[in-house]
Amino acid sequence: MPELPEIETYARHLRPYLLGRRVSYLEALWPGSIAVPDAETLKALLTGQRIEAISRRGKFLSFSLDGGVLLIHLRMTGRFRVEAAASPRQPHDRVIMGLDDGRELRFNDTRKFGRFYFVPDAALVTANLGPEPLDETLTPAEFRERIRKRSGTVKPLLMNQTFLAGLGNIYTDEALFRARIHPLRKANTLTNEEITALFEAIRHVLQESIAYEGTSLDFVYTGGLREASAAYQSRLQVYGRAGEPCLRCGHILERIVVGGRGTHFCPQCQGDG
DNA sequence: CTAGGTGCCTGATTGC
DNA sequence: TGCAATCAGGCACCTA
Repeated sequence: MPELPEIETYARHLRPYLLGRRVSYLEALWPGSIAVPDAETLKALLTGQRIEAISRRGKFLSFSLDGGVLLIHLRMTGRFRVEAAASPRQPHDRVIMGLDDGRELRFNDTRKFGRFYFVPDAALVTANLGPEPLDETLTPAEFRERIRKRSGTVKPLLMNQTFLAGLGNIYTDEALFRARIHPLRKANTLTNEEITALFEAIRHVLQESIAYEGTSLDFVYTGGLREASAAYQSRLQVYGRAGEPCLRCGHILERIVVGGRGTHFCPQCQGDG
């Protein structure tokens, strides 16, 4: 599923196609993908607008336009392609954004969970998000204080976007493994050393995945320029590897359910919950 | 604050 | 073999 590294990869790969382009039309093949405002209003508002900047906040991709900000959340299965307008569309294409160079940005989303938000100010959508894990202004000391105030289970806490923005199921499991912390541990029982290791692990897995252009195997086809490689798939240590040997100690990895999410870990390396 | 449930969706997996 | 029931999961929203 798309998490922080995948969205960051999209931002980097889409900039060469979209910066400076004007939106010539919008088609909402599945109007439910448009959260704010309604699809018809969005068509009228976006048409003719110039894309001035592309950025990321948590798992939101953000397009800065003349008259507002278009924020898109991919949820489970959202993907983007940039293709010639004349090329055939694909099953599950939900929103088509026509560009003034004869191409289209195509949002494809099998499960229809992804959402578009067009607002005057990005904060109207992102105000409740926690800090960016890769932002240098988030210090290890601040992260330690934030986590020590929490009594809940550490894995759901890390996935809570108001606590920290950008982690999903994959990178949470990977970070906990790297930090050797059991996913069922209570946040306020972690030692300073464990919290420091966790903070380092979160940054490491996110930065490494960005360098490898994400994990999802088939999430971006920006036809024309080089496609994103999604090579982090081959770097996963625990996610999706239940039943296979731990790459660190050889113990068989396990899968349990934590906070309703499939959770992969090494019972040897990551001790007791 | 924390935990648990429901709904949104459809392709893959499981069960008989 | 074939089809129905179940599962997966990010997030909003609700209840306790």
